[in-house]
Amino acid sequence: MEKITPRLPSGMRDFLPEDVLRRQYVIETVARVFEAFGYEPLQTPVLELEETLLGKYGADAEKLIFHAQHPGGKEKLALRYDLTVPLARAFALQESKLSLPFRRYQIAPVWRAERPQRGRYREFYQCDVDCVGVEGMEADAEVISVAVMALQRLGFSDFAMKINNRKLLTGIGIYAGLEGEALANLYRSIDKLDKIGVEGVRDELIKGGIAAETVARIMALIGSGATTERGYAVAERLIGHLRETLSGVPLALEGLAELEKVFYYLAASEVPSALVEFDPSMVRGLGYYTGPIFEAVSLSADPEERVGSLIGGGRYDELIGLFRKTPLPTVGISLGIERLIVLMEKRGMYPPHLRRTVVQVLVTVFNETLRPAALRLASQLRAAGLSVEVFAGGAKLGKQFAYADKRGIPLVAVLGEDELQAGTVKLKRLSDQHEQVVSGAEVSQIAQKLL
RNA sequence: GUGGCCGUGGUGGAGGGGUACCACGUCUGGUUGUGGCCCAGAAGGUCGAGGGUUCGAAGCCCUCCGGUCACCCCA
Repeated sequence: MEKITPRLPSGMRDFLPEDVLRRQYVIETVARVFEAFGYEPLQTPVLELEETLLGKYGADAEKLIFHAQHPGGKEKLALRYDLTVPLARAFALQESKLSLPFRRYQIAPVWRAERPQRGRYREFYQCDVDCVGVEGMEADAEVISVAVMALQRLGFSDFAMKINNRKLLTGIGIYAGLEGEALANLYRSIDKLDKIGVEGVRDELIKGGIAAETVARIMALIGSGATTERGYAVAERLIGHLRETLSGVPLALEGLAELEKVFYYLAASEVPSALVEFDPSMVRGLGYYTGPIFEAVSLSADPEERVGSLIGGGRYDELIGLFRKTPLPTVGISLGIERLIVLMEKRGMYPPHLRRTVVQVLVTVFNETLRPAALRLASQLRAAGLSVEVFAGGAKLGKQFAYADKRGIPLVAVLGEDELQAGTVKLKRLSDQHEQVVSGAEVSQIAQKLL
């Protein structure tokens, strides 16, 4: 066989043991928060039928779906693009076994054929929490609270949870006399506000063929959101202001009333005022959102910490209706775990007790004659619940210590002729060179204590 | 999909036409009952791939591949 140079598919990664341990820490931390709010774990296949995925995300997003055909395959298959559409499909299919409201979380990889960038991959994990079957805004506020708490538990405090409403955006379009394609273009331009500024958006809208006067009216509404002022008081003021201006547009008023409730519940849930922001210019690309939409961004000024949005979500009351007779109100939110990990790596946000290896004790092998004794000691330690490695191969003690050090194994057990004679084991903690001789009977207990 | 920048031992970098270099890592020894530090030595490269220019190319030119950043979009 000809040799091939090992390569990864573009935008995909191997995770080495050390990486996996850190990722597991992040995943377990957020999963614990999800469960604290009563969300249940759900798993679905990585492949879905094409018909399940197509037509849900919008034309731009659909181009990024990976198709997964095999030669002669009868079913048209594709890799899941997110966890939301699979939830809708799974819920509709399994609802006889479920009860409403159905709160579920899912932490699993999804695939998008995008151009990779920092914090952006073609295979990446999403952490979704969704609440099926609750019409009221308490559900929207709940998923936001869950996401905010998850970020806080990981140690983040410098982010803004931006909140807006699709109904309000559409209402602004109606107010400006736009619909269809023109409306979609309006959203796209508005979404760039924080990037290209008020003037940039104004120019782009005018270039897009919208009358200068109409553009001015739109900018008067959303331009006020260009400021990054956060907090409940600001949101309340802004809602009041928009309510007056848009008094003739029922859809916009409906959206504003929903937002008012969301902020009301969020405040009661003690989500800090400094973290929430009503941003009428925040849009989000996915096609299925129908009501409130959310997006959290890092407030870091460091350009190396610009990793896009950390959290995204919203209400999608029509999506499940595509898979059953009648629609079911649903709202959900997704944590960008990959981006959180990029920031945590950079800032060293992992707790000090996180180890680089699962191995807790290395049992050294003095020589081949003493290997059976080493194996017996390892079994004894394992029976006490420890993760134990017995040194493989023959090497001088010094090499075995160097190996433990390099691997990050915290504890080394030495069992030589002297110890065997005396019925003892010598334990050494590498971090501080603490060494003690213990009897065979108490070795497991002392080892636990030394970790 | 479009554009900018970059591909040199395992990793990170220097070298911009004349014998491929440095640091870290790896291995051996100093030190056959103890890791990190120090010292001595060793292994490891068709300079991303192919073509061209040249007496001579890692270097210059072209094409392709890969990475990265920006746009687009997004977790």
